Amino acid sequence: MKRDQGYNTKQKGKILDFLIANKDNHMNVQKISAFLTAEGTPVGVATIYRQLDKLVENGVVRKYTIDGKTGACYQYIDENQDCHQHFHLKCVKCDRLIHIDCSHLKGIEQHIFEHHGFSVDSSKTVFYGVCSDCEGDKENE
Amino acid sequence: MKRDQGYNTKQKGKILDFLIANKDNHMNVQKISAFLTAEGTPVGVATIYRQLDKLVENGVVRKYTIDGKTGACYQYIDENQDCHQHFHLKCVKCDRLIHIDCSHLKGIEQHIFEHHGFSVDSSKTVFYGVCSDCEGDKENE
DNA sequence: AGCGAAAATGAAAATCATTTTCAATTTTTT
DNA sequence: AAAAAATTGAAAATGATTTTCATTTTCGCT
Repeated sequence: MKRDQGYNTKQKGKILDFLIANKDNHMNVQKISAFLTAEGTPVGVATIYRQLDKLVENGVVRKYTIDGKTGACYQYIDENQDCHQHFHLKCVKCDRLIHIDCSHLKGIEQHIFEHHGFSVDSSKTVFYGVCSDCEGDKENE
Repeated sequence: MKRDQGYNTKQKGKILDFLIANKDNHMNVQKISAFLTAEGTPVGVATIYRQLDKLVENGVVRKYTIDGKTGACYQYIDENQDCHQHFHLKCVKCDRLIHIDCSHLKGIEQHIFEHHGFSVDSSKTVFYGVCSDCEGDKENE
């Protein structure tokens, strides 16, 4: 007997290829459909939806909706994407720049991308506030 | 001359009253419609959508979608409960400043304070990146 | 109170995204 | 090659939201 992992079809391959090629952008059914049609290998939308559902179920692709906007987006999950994104904290009192590399903050970036449709560039982003050394320091206020 | 702030109508009042009365729950158009109909003061769905849009635009109500589920939800923004910490996203392509008020992001300050000993001032902090409208847009690069 | 412009309303049609139906086709196993 | 299982696509169905448009309401002004 065999596990029903699904059959391999050209359509399935094309859809995944497209998502991989565009793993840095929001992709939706309409973009996939338009691309495949332009390629000369059109795939019915019903099939695209069905295959995307499977890819999501198998953990190959992430599905999400951008706040306010209509229509779901899909993104290939790149396992070995080097998340060397780190954030900066700038103390407004001592002007020190602190670098932090934290998994929790990476999740924030992901969240903002998935729910607000915004790709944060962590290298340009700075959190302003007061560092622990200056905390409670009345002199520099 | 006059400001076009919009007119006050019974429908607008009823919709907001309902949202305020249910500020702790997810409300959607269908629930609002059902309630108003049951009340004996039915309001057309088109009107409900239009008024909700305005309430959202005026910052009185928050619109959101629950992951996966279809149909938008609306919630009255209770100033007294909401620590009104909201973050800013600045698109480096179109220069648009986007305000986001998101429960998920409220944990950021807390996390950075607890794990990195830094008190973030969200009013001074801006996330830089690319908004969904500009993403994939080659022209402004 | 009454006029007129601006705005709002509601019912129905239109639009989108997504799902379902179902007969035909493709893939995999035997 | 044949049978079994899964996939496909076109079209219809569904659901949420938006638009259209003729009618009504609101508001500022006399």
